[in-house]
Amino acid sequence: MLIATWNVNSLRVRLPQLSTWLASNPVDVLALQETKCPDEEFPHTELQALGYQVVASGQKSYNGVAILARQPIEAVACGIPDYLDEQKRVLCATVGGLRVINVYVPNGQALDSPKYQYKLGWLQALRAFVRDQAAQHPHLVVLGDYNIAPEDRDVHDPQAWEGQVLVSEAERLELTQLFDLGLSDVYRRFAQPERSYSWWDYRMMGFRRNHGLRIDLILATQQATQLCDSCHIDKEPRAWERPSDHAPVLANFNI
DNA sequence: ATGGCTTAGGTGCTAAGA
Repeated sequence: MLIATWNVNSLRVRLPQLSTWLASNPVDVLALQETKCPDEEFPHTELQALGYQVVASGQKSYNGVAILARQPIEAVACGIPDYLDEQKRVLCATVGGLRVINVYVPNGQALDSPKYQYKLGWLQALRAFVRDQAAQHPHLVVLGDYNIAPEDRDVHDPQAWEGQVLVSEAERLELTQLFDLGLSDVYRRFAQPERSYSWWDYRMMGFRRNHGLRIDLILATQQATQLCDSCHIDKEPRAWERPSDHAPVLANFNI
């Protein structure tokens, strides 16, 4: 089962690119972030025409997550239980025996911003939820836009980014604590090109100069990781006309 | 140099992203 995650930065703007990408990458499951689309305006018909079942949790202007799948989508749940959050950032479903948690982690804006404290608290709540889900579903993946570069090798210029949001110590510690639940970053289980990133700034020719960060991750439980035989970032759509600033990340699980 | 683009909302600009 080939699964992927992609922050599309507005689903309605990116529908043509998504359609083109799915035509040559007919993944079984696709987790989308930043749909920026209320549920009542979600383009169900267009995505069904591409051969996918769809579930979505969205809102106007910001955030929003969705899961597309070729097989039936079961046991759908929105948000983190017992964590009140107006922002639509989490969507769970089971597809073909694989439990999927699609996450759009808060950006945090800056270390002295209240949004950074929200990010850290949100990650703590996510961790408790993932611990619970992993206990119930040995075959679990937690994938999406983490807005955290796990290590310095995931940052084009670690010196320039040192101490900034997306790489700061406290948020990396939160990510480490997710790994400590038994999850692994499946991208790093395989040989990868040097300077691999999943996001590049729209400004200053960030993509052309490969000034990027690897912040879109596929995490898997130990049992799911054992079934994973490949993972890569598809940079191609980042070079298309009117691209998302993120590239899709794909992984195959033999389930 | 904290900018540089891109999106949404709304119609001239601001907020937000990463």
